[in-house]
Amino acid sequence: MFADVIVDISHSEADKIFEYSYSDCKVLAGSRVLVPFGSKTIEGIVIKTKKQCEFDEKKVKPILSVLEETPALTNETLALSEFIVKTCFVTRALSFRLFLPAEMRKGRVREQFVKYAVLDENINTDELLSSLKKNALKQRDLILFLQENGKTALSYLNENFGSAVKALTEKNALIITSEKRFRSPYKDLGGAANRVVLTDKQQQAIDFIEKSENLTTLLFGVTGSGKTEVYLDLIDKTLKKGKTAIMLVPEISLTPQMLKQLRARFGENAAIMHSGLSAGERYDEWWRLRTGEAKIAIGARSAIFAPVENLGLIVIDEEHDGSYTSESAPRYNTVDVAKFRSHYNGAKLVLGSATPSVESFLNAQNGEYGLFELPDRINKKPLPDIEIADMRKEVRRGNNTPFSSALKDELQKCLNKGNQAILFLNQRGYSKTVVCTECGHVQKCSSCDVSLTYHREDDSLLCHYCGAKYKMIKACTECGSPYIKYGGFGTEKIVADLKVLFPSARILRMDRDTTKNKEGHFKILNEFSSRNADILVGTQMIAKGHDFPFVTLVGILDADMSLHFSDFRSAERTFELITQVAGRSGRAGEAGKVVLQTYQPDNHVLRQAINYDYKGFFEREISIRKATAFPPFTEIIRVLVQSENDALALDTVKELYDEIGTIKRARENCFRFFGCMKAPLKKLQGKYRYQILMRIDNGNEDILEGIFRSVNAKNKGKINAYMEINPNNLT
DNA sequence: AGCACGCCGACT
DNA sequence: GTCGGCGTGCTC
Repeated sequence: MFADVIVDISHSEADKIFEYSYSDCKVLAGSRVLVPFGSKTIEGIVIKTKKQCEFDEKKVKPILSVLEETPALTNETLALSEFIVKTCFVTRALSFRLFLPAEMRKGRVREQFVKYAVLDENINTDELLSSLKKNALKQRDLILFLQENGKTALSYLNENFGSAVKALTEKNALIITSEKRFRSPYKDLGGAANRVVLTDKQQQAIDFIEKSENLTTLLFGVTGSGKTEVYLDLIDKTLKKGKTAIMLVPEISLTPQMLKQLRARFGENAAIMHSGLSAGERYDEWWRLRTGEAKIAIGARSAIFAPVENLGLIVIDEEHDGSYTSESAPRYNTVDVAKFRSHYNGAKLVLGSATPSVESFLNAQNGEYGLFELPDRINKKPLPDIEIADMRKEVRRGNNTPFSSALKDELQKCLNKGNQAILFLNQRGYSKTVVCTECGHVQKCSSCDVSLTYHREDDSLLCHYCGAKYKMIKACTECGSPYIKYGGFGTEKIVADLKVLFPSARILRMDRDTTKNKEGHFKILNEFSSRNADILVGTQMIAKGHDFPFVTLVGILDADMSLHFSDFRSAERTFELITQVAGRSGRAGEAGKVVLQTYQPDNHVLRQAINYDYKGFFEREISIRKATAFPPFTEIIRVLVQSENDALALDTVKELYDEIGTIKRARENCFRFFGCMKAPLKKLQGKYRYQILMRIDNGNEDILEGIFRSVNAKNKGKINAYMEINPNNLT
C-alpha cells in the first residue's frame, strides 16, 4: 500500500506530495507519520492512502512509524486545510500546524499515564486468602479492598497498603494496567451553575436562530443585553442533540470568572484552549476534543480549528473584534473558516456583536445572514449618557492638562459618591515623544522609523514597535541642550496627574506594562472589581467584557486617536471602541455617565457613537465604502517588501510593481493600483520597508494566485516579501 | 528546511 | 594545485 504524505517542512520547494509505502494497516488519511526524507527522518501527515503509486516505485521508501493510532486530522480538517492553502497562500505544512497543538510536533510532550491495579480474575481469591500467612494482614486487607472496589489507581494502593502491593504482584495476583490520563485545566473551578431564567427576548433569539433557514445568524445586541446566555443555551441544546460546539471569544475575555462560569455549566464537556495553559494541558485538552470526551471547544481565534467531529454549532462572540484576523501567516479570517466548517457540517453559526463589522451587517441586510436584535440591556438600565468635551475650548481657556473641566467635575462627583471610574487612553508610557526645545530633535529608535516613548517608571525610552529600550537622555543627542520637553501623554502620566488632582483616590493602571507578568490582567481586574481602587486607568485592554457594577463614570481621554489611522477601517474601529468603553459605565447600580474628550466634536463618527446610532453609522459608512470602492465591495491587497538593505528592497519592490503590472494589464477593468511607495513605517526592526497597494473587484480572487507567485519568488536571501488581503493595519 | 553538488576566488 | 564561498536543485 502507498500513502500520499505532506512532510512537515514549510518551504515552497517541499510543498508537494511525497509517496511512501507501508504494510501496517494503521496508516490512515489524517495520520501523523515518521518518514525518511533525504538524509533525515521527519514528521509528515498522510493525506491519502492508495493501492498504486505514481512515482518510480524503486525510489519509494517505507513509512517508519505511525505517531498516533487515532489520526490527528479528520476528513473535515483535511479538507479545511486545503481551503486554508488555497485562500491564505501558505504551504500545506504550515496549514496543518493550525490543527495541531504545538506540543504535538517533534514529540515535545510526553503523555501522562496512570497505573491501575485489579485482582486477576483467574485467581481464586478464597484460596489466595487462606494461603496468606497469619500476620500478612495488609495483604488480606488489600485483597478485600480490591474485591470491593475493583480497579484502583496504583498510587493510592501503594500509599495505603505499602509493601502488600508488591507482595501480591509477586504472587501474580494483580493485573497492572496503564491508562492515559488527561490533565484538565480549571477542573477545580467548578461550582454551582447559577442558572439564569431567560428573558422573552433571549428565548426569541434562540428560537430564531434554531428555526432560521440561514446557517449564519448575526446576533446584534447592545452591551449588557445578555448575548452570553443565548450562546450557552444554544450550546446546551446542541449537546442534547449529540453534537459538538465551538465557542470563540476574544483572547482578553477568557477571564477566570468566565472560565468558572463555563466549567460550572458544562463541566468536563468543555475543553478550554487558552494561551495561559501549560503545554501539557493544552495537549490534553486537544485530545479530549479529538476523542470526543469533550464536546465543546472554547477559546480564542485558534480554537476554530478544534478537532471536533459532528459539529452542530459555532459561536463567535464580539464578531467584529480585530483579534479574529491573524497577524502572521497563515493570515486566515476566522469568520471565513467558521463558514467553511458550518457549511461542511450543516452547523449553525452565530456571530454576536454590539457593533458588528460593516461587512457582517451588510450580509445581514442582504439576507445572507439571519439578523436578530437585542436592543435592550437586560437590567433595563438605559445606556449611559455620553457628553462631549470640546478640547479646543479647553486649550483656549488655557487648560493644557489631559483633563477637561467636565471630566474633572464628574470625577469629583463620582469619587464623592464612593463610586468607581474608568479612564481610557490608548497610549501607554508617560509621554509619547521626547523633544529638544532648542533644536526640535525628536528621539527616535535606531532600528525603527518611530519616535520613542518615555517610560518614567524605569526612566527609559521605549520603542513601542520593536521593544528596544534606551536609557533616558540627560541632554539632546543632537545639540547637547539639557532642555527636553515631553510631547503627548500616556497612561503613566494620567496616573501621575490624577494623584495630584485627587490625592486620596486609589488608582490602578492597566496596560501592557503593568500586565506583562503572568495573570497580571486578572490581578488588576480583581483589585478593581473588589473595590480596592477608585479609578482604573488603562488602554485598549480595559475596553471589553469586564463587568464592574460600581463604575458610574467612564472618561475617554482622546477619542480622536483611532480616527487618524490611514486605514479604511478607522471609522469602524473608533465607533466600536467608544461603544465598548462606554458600555463599562452604569452596569448595575445607578445610571452611568461617559465623558468623551475630542478635538473634533462635530465628527460624524463621534456624533453617531454618542447616540449609540449603529445603524446610522452603518448606513453612512457603507455608502462611503461603496462610493470609494473599498471593502466589502472590493478587496485591498498589500504587498510588503522588506530588507536590511534599503536599495535592495527598493529595487525588488519596483521589479514586483512591473511584474504585477503585467498581470493587471490583462484585467484592467477590475484591477487598480494605488501605487508603489514607502510603507507608512519606512523602517521597522532594522528593515527598510516598501509596499504596493492595489485593489481588485469582488469575484476576481483568481488574480491573487499570480500576484502571490510573483511575490513569493522574491523571498530569498535578504529579501522578505509577503502579500496581505484587506490588512488590518497598515504599518 | 537541510544537505549535496558544483563552479569561481584566495591561500598552504 | 587545493580549500571553501554559497548559488541551485532535490528530497518520495
